[in-house]
Amino acid sequence: MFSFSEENYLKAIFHLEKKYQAGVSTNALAEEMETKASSVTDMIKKLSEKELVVYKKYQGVKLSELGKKTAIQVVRKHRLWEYFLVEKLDFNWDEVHDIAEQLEHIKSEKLTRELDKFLGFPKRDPHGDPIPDAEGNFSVANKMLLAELDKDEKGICVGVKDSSSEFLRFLDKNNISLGKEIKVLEKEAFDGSMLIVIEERELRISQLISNNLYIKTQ
Amino acid sequence: MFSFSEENYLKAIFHLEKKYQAGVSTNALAEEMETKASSVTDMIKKLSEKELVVYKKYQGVKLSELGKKTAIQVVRKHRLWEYFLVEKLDFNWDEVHDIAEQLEHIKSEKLTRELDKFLGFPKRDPHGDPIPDAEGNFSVANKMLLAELDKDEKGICVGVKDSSSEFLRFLDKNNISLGKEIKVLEKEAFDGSMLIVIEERELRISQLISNNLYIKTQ
DNA sequence: AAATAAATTTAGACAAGACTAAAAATATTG
DNA sequence: CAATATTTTTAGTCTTGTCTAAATTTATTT
Repeated sequence: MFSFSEENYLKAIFHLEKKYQAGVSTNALAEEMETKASSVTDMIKKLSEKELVVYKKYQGVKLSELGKKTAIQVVRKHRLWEYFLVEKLDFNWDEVHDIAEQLEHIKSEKLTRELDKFLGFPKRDPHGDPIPDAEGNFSVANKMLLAELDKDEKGICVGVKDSSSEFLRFLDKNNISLGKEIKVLEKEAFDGSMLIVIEERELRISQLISNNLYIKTQ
Repeated sequence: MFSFSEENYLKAIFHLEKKYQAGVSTNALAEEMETKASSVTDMIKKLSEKELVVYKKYQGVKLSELGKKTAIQVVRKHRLWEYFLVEKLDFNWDEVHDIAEQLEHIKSEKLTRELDKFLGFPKRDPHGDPIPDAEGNFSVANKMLLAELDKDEKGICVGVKDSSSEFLRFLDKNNISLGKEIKVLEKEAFDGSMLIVIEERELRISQLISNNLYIKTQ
């Protein structure tokens, strides 16, 4: 169907879209793919002709429905193989990425389905990332700490780690509650504090706060 | 290390060497690879520069020690994956070839070793073909019926299927016994009879005979 | 708003692996 | 053993995915 290279670009765009909702820039994609911007432009044109992405010159790129579907299938295979390597072949979770990068391109729907069944339909890979089902649905959220988000990423508040009344009162005072969307505007490397936006209001929070707030992405 | 295409050529030469001990011809390789003779010449030159094969213009090609070692590792991976697909993922033995053609190129020694261990170090794949160990040794012979050999292939007589005294007397009379090398000179499509050579003597045998003689190859 | 800087695209080139058509070498046959 | 047939190689082209260098567009400053 699609080449290894095309699949890798789609996967990279899929991951970068979390950070760049307005469209993934050529340079961001070049950095992610460890290649040159000119190569990215060439490839984007091919993907655009195949209607896998929506692209306007100088405006960045977004996945089409077909592109997203394809990217999710690659992610699904990657994570299933990682699970297989760790659970069945005794690999450590930090050894499996490069091998899964190869295995994710094996073309056989039946193989993916049967592997999924053999593994017992796991919901998360060894790194805790969610594994989409055969239809491409993520049945579990990509739950993580707010502190793990990078600049320009966003998520929905789904829980707290520290449930002390002091912490909850702090959240209440600052109008942070479950279900609200939080976007990271800035992240201070020095002290781990971040500038976030919640309900159109900007707010600076310390790392202690962001380390105790669960958010889900995707 | 080597590209998919290079590995596929090495594997094809490895299989054809059983039939063409004097050197695999460009045309034979072109047919096996389902490509054109000119493409084969191009690739052979590349393999020759990398010292994977020994090649003299117009003289056919043979694997070098390195080429053979590499080819056997590809065969090993192919057969281990076939075993995995049938034994663990409930594939039928006739569905696995195309998928194994992809999986055999995954690069990771550790993966191959761990897969072998996970499968219990199988000695034969679902088609009965022997699986070499990590050092490239075939611990079991490629036992098959003489009738399954093609023109110009050879093997060593290792057993009989029909052990009636009539059959054994026939073998005795024609000086066919365990340990002797048999080479197929001709195969008659019409009645399945074949012209073989054993100890420098030529002999025509019916399909009934060749169907009851086990030989091992490799 | 003009000038500079940064990001992006274009143009032209290259390597891998394949192809077609033509030339050269080897085999076969009368 | 010369003539024909077959096999193999060469020469030139194509596609994919990459690159560098130059040109163009967009963004940022003064």
